[in-house]
Amino acid sequence: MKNTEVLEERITAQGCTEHLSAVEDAIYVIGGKWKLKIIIVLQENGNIRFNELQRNIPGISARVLSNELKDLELNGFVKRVVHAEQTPVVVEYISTDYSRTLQPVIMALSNWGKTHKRNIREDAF
Amino acid sequence: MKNTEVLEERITAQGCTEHLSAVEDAIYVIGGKWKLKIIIVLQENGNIRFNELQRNIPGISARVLSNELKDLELNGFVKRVVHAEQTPVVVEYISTDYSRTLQPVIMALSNWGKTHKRNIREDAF
DNA sequence: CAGGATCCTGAGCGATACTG
DNA sequence: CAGTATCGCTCAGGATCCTG
Repeated sequence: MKNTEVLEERITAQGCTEHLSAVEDAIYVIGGKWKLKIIIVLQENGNIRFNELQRNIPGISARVLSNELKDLELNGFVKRVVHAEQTPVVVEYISTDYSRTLQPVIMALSNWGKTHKRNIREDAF
Repeated sequence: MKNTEVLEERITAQGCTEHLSAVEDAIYVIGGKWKLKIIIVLQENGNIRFNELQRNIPGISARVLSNELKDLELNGFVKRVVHAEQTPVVVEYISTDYSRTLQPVIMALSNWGKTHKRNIREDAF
């Protein structure tokens, strides 16, 4: 118990830092206001087109949606499918298998968000 | 908003909106660059003082830490304890029971972040 | 329809200095 | 030690218009 401060820090930070950096990495990729929402909508609807996607995510602008989709595609969460045989060209977005690895995260957040809202309404702490 | 929009949203978004808004609520409270990190450090160390807390969260400034702590306290995640009997005054922060309800979220994020980093290193998609 | 191009604002954040 | 006060910036995100 009477170890030096240096040792204490190293010990407590060790278990911590791991968690800390892992969560940091996760937030870096799926953080932000829209990423997870887009992924959710993409997962619940199979194929979905740009404008319908936008309609399903209240408040997002075309510009932002476009940028986020590029980002998500780069990171392997979304697949962009172009049907060139039609005119005007039809573009569809689908979620990848990899995006499905996020399901535990989404569920945890969703559950927590739900009970949190309930708590807020009851207590007004 | 137009009537058509409202109706469309209600139909397509039905299953989705629930998840969507719950996740949105969660992100609203614990989103941002620092909140979860602070909560993690607070949970791993029992009582912790301001400067030590800052040292445990690489990169955070005093100003930001101070603001975030106020916010977290308002939302019931952190308890601020002042030991007035000493001079200079000692202030300690501890995580609340309520902050422990976030553990599933933290674990999910941490796990995902860990495997994601591994994937990144292997594939370079 | 599926975005791109521009312009713009503001929240969030960082750095530094200062105080009881 | 435990913050506050200022200042200033970056950049995610908003608004609007445009196009193949």
